[in-house]
Amino acid sequence: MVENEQEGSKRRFEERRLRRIARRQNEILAAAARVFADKGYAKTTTKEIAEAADIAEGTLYNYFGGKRELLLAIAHEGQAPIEALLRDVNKLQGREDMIALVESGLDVFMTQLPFMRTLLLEAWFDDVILQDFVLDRFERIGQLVETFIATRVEDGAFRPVDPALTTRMVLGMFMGTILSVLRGVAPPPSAGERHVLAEAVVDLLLDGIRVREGRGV
Amino acid sequence: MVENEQEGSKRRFEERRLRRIARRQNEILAAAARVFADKGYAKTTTKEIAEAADIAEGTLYNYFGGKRELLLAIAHEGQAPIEALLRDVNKLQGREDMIALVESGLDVFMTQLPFMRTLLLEAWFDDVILQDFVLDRFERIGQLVETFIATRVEDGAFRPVDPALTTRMVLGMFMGTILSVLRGVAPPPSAGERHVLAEAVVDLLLDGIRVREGRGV
Amino acid sequence: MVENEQEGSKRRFEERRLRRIARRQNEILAAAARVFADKGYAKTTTKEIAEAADIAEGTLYNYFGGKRELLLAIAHEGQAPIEALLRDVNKLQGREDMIALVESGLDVFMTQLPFMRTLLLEAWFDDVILQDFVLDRFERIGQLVETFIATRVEDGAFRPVDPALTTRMVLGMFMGTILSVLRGVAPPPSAGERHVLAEAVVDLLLDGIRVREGRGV
Amino acid sequence: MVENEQEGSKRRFEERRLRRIARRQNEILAAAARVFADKGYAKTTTKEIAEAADIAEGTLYNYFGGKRELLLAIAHEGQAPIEALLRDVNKLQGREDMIALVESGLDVFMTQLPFMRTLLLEAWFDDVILQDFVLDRFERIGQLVETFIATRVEDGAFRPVDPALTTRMVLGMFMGTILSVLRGVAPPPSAGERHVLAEAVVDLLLDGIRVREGRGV
DNA sequence: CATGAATGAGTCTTCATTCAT
DNA sequence: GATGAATGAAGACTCATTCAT
Repeated sequence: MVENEQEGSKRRFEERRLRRIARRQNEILAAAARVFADKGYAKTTTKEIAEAADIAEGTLYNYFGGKRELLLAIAHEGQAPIEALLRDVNKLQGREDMIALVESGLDVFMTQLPFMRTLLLEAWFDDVILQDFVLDRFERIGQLVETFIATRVEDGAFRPVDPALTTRMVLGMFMGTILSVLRGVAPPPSAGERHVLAEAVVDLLLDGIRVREGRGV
Repeated sequence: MVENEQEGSKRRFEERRLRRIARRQNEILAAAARVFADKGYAKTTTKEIAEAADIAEGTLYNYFGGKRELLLAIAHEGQAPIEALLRDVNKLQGREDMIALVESGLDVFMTQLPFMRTLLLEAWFDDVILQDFVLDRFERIGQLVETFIATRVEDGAFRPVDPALTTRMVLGMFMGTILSVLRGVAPPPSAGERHVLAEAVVDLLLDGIRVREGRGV
Repeated sequence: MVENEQEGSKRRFEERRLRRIARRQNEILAAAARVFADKGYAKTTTKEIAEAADIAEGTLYNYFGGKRELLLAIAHEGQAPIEALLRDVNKLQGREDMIALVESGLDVFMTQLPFMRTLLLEAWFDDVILQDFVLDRFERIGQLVETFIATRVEDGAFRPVDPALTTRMVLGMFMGTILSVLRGVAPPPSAGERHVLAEAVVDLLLDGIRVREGRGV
Repeated sequence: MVENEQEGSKRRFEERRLRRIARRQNEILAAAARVFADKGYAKTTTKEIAEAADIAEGTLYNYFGGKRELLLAIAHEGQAPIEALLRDVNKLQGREDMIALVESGLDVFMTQLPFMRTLLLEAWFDDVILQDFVLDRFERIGQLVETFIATRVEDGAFRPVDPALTTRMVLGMFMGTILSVLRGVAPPPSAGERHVLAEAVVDLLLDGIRVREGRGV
């Protein structure tokens, strides 16, 4: 009994300890993501990260192997929501599905802003991050969009556009809607605004902006 | 007379000197832009710049005040072609004009690749560069596009889209077409390819990708 | 009575506590000596010592004041066997005594290998350790050997060598036989091998290696 | 002509520059050897080395890749005189040759004291240095001595000792004569004293200290 | 003017020691 | 007493900038 009780106490203690460690790791990660997003990896010092996380510089190294490992952990962290996104893309069929997908994409970016900023930014310099964390995931999104477009082109539902190029332009449109937010010069859009943005992207993609005779509108 | 001749000689000497200085400055600037574009400002050392420009490290400081001043000079340099571009945008009327504008934009980016990479990249971090060298110019382009769209919307030629948002998406589409080139993972498009890209952007903007046979959707 | 019994119980408890502390101290000391002997004092971390002793890092500080105090304690520990050795040197008379002494010396080094390695090694850097723990003891051995030699020289049993210098050479010969073991590039000699080594040292000391057949040279 | 003169001037300048660099490197190396010899590699800071060489810390890195490279350069430097020594050992025949060899060895150690201290000391910890800089060289000396002894044993000139073990003891004797100098607790012996030491080593090796009947003396 | 060696402030990282639990 | 997370001083090394030649 006493043994069991001691064991149980030990286990509870251990669990609490692990939770504390995980919590602290996440705090540090979030702080680092904020600073990286602000100044870029190279210009960020470990001192600044420590200050942002309100810990001593040395404490960083109890939780992460170093500055670069921190970056990789952030890149890793930024992937989970993208993965979640990918699971929904299969059922891409009509305009509503497309809007929903774009809206989900915007949600991901907005809720994970510093992580996404850091991820995309450092992918610009760092080939490892570009390959392992960005291309691997974003290309899967691109692939889905591309397949979707190609299929509809064959159906005759879409004009005979180049699917790969069009995909790049769609992703560009998407980025265009949130670039200033990512850059930090505009406030994040509300949920309602995100829906409007998503509709604008999809409608521009589907119909362009020109009024054509046959339709009148 | 003798005085004059001496004066003339002195002046010619001085002119040659100034030309030599200007030439050398441009060499250094081009070298610096290449290296910055490759590795980013923060990760680039003055040693690397000096090597790329084939001069001694100390010589840099005879032509520029320091590393940051080099960056600002590059940002400044990247503006001239954009200015040239802006002078043509007035006559933006139909599809052909738009294609020509996009194509000119692509030309600028391709011929000034390192400068543009550096400019856009550091604008991402540096508020001074963002404001003075990017927003000031790009927003003028954006403004022109926006005005153009707003006018056509009033004409009834375009659907009643949000001009500002649409402009951001158009710029995004534009960036989407050349992002992988800017990132250095794709080769620059040839002149012919640039024309195709420009057509694709404009057509997507005007008509979207959906086939409409008189019956609307 | 009850008081006494309580007192006795308290005393027994206290004794057990002290024994436990002493035991733990020795465990830690042995662990530290192993690590110091391996990597040297400066390159050894308290974390490594704690791991070698299978305790937490903080626990070290319940038993020792710090890393340096650990080193001094090891140096102190390494002295007891040398002291024991010294008690036997009085009766140094003939070849057999000398062999026994050398053999005892080898035994001490082999059984206390990590302590000896650490002691000698750090004495090389640390003047305090050199003076208090090495010179004080080794010089007493040296003194005994020196006196022995000087006496025999006076007797006419030994050639008129310089006793001090010869002593240093004898100690050098001794070290020469076990240097590679101390360095860790050779396995420790067995008891039998130690006897052979001791004989070799003493015979070399007494007779050299040259064969002399009555005719000198 | 002018070309030639300019060329010549350039070459002379270049030569002077190279000499200046070489001189500075040697100064730094000597300073580093002094500090390493004093405190050991691990306890020495680059700041201390810089101070000992009377330069700024950063200047070190203009001449050497880092702290460890400094150590390796010292180890390398310590080899040339040993190599020189090895060239003389071939002609090892009688007592005089042996004395000369030992004396040369002492000379090497004394003139290169800090280098030798550092070399031997760090070989104690560092397997690379032990192998590449100490064993490689010292073992060649040992080999020569061992072969010499083995040959003489076969001749019947020496007693049937174990050549390898005896060699280790001889090297130990040699070290014993200079250990306190290496350790820095005794002043270096004069040339005359070195000769006496060498004689003592060789005589002890050859004849030991015991007076034997057959000889008288 | 060109050069490149010298500089030292600043960076990342380690580790002995402390202390709350 | 035991633990191990937190600390921050100190170390190796980098690099923008200066300046004597």
